[in-house]
Amino acid sequence: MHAEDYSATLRSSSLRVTKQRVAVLAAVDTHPHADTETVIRSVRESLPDVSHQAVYDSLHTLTEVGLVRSIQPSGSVARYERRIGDNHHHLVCRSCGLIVDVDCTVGHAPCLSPSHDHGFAVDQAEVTFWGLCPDCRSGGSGPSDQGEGSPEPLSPDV
Amino acid sequence: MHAEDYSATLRSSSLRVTKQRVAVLAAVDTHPHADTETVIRSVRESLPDVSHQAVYDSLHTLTEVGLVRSIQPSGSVARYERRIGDNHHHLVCRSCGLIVDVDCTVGHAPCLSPSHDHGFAVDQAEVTFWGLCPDCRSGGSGPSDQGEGSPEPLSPDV
DNA sequence: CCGCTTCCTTGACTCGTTCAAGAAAACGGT
DNA sequence: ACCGTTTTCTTGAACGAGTCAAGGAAGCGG
Repeated sequence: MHAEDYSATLRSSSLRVTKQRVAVLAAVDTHPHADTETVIRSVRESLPDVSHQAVYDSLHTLTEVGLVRSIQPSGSVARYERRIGDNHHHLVCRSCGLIVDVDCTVGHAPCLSPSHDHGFAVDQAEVTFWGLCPDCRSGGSGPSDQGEGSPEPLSPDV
Repeated sequence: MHAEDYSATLRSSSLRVTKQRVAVLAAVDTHPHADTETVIRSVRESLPDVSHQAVYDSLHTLTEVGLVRSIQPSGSVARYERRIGDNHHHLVCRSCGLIVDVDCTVGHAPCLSPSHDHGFAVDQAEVTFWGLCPDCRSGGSGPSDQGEGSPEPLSPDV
């Protein structure tokens, strides 16, 4: 996706187009499940002087209009992704924090409506699968903080 | 549940029985989905001088041995509950933060295994339903921070 | 009742995130 | 092309949940 596309995307959500927002959108696009710090680093590769606040503001705004989605598994900081509206879920490694997407093949019924909604108007079901990623399972080399894992192991309270 | 029962529960998990731990266990038992601050307040009703650290330590220990479970919906602080091992899930109000339990009637299949596990050893599926609670739906009186809702509305990034 | 081990108290501290005020940039209209 | 209004960005301070560390206190097996 090119800068013009990001601009168009922003405009189509009635947002002012600023280089900061374009860069943040690009960063989230190219770094799925990145946390804010990663986004900041990525944005600063093209815009060395952006403030962290601009990134926080942009992420919030983009999240508000639905251009990005934020997820926050227990014990993790906020992470952002651009895959939206397809009801996919996440697989999180308890050891290294790696997050991968999983499609919701069961589709509608079970994943989208609780057995009893207690009168709530439910608009979303979020599923998080916890476990150990292949690298951490084999354990040979211990937790292998690769990919988009968090710096420290999560301790998501089994 | 009485103090003796909590003691027995602790002992059966090979934990030393201290009044702090008994009080924390009791607090979580009587305040489902309470956050740490609420637990601290509750514990201090019977033990006015407990340190917050003792509560944090106890909650961690109890979570580790599986006597309590911690949940942390996006935008919320950690919350604790004693219903464990029954694979129930949560319904969270986006407006007031109210959390209620929902049973997982669909049981096994869809909620417990992702369509493709990417090589992960999955041990838990956590489902969070997002929506508006009855009170916040009617909106008549605005967000009604009753029950165990969080002090401030969550903004869990739709 | 003793001694070892674990736990609690105290207090400082980290880190992700937010708040606030003023400067800068976007953009619709002239 | 420029202006003015509105939104957004920069700067820097602040907040709060949670953690770290050292020493004293309590649990519990012998």
